[in-house]
Amino acid sequence: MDGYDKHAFEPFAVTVDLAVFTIREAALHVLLVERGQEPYAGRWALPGGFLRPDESAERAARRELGEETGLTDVTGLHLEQLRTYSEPGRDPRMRVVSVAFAALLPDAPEAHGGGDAAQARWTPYEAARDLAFDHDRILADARDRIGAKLEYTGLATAFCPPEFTLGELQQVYETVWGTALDRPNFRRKVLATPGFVEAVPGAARLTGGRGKPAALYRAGPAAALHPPLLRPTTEGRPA
Amino acid sequence: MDGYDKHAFEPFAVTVDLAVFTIREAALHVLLVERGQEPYAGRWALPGGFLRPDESAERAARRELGEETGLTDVTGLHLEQLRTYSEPGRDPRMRVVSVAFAALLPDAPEAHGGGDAAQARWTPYEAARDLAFDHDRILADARDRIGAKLEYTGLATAFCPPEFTLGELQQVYETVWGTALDRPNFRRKVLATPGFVEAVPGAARLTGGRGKPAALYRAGPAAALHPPLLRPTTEGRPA
DNA sequence: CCAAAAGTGTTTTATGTACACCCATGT
DNA sequence: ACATGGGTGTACATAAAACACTTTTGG
Repeated sequence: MDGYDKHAFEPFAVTVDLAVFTIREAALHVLLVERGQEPYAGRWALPGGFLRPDESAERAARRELGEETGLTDVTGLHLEQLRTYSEPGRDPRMRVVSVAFAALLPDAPEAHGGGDAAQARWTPYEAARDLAFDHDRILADARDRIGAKLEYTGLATAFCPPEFTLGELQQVYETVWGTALDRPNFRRKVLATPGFVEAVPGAARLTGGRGKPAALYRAGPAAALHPPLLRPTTEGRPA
Repeated sequence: MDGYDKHAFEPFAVTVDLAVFTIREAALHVLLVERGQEPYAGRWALPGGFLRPDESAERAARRELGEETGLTDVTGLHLEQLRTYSEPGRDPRMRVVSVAFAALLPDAPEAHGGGDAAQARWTPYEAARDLAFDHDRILADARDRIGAKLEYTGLATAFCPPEFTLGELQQVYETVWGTALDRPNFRRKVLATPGFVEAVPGAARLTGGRGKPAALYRAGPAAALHPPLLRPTTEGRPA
């Protein structure tokens, strides 16, 4: 305890990093920016940046997203904290503690560079490799979290527009989990889970130009799904 | 973007806060410290403190726990990040960003004050009110998270000693969820979930001085439970 | 012999799975 | 007419809930 003075705290830089996901052409995509400055200039990275003195991490996350990728006031942006990365040495310049967020977007508005970012681009998740800093790990953590949260929360609706068909919702699950689901059973499970979705009376929409128009639904009020929508393959799922 | 220089970052103080839970006399208890200094001198609070320049938040959490409550090198301490609280104004002195942790302990070793803490005490969860800073909210968030994670992870074993009986494990669920569970069915579910617990061959222990000695189990390797152990009351569970 | 705690078995009910089938629309 | 996607019905298998019952210990 040797005379450590609790008021002589050390200053840290605090940043936010965002793993922003969307679904495009039935594939999970993540939003990356090309860094304009050192360190890691020219490398791809998650969007993010320094916290300003009078804003919360959540506000900083939305601001940086707008500045670096042009995605401002995105309707239906779901933003949630992932965790905070604080290992010494994760930024070569100085001591940086980063609050990481996972974000989900309905459809994929085009992104363009700005601020510290030379350019911004939607990238298929599998192609997002060798990112700057420890962003490979943050991205992998975010992806795991999303997959798991589809099971027991209504998170999947955050990938859908405000009004969506059950077919679109099912595609979200199939894309993120990488498994096919039985359509009749999926439909029943979703409708049997109170608060997951609510019907938009009388509304319908054609999906692929062909076929019967599908009824439309909105995201319901439930945060947690009871019962949950479990992944198939009860035995030995991927760690 | 008015000439904002990304290198002119503002310094923040970074702290950790810990919501440490254990089960005593079939009731959930949380570890509180009485603050020795301003602000909030004399008020009860979660243990925690400032991050040092060269340690991660996880290391700081363990260090502060030892300094403030005397709990050092606790075997079986489960420590996991809850989230980071970064709203401006949450500390009256200065801009403080706090990484909050939820921690679980098997049995309850006695705690004593130290460092900045005048005293430390295990408190029944219901009696932990009017804490310093925003610790009421952090504590409530941690409690919610623990309850939810019992369903789909093997977290409950972190409340048990290294070797435990299924009766003890069941008590954990009953205490945290506040519901009674059917013993035969609980037993079957736990044993049917691969990787949740593993039998200690030949070992047995008497539980209440009377009755048949119970077989002993260890925590298994599974992080996530499949299938999960869902709370009763399929309909309308507490938000 | 009784009380207390662990462990097993069984019946009933609910839930999940697989798949057949009908409906509405565009080409 | 037929391809395409939406929606319903149903039989079967599986799992969960409720509860009776046996086992092993201490008093």
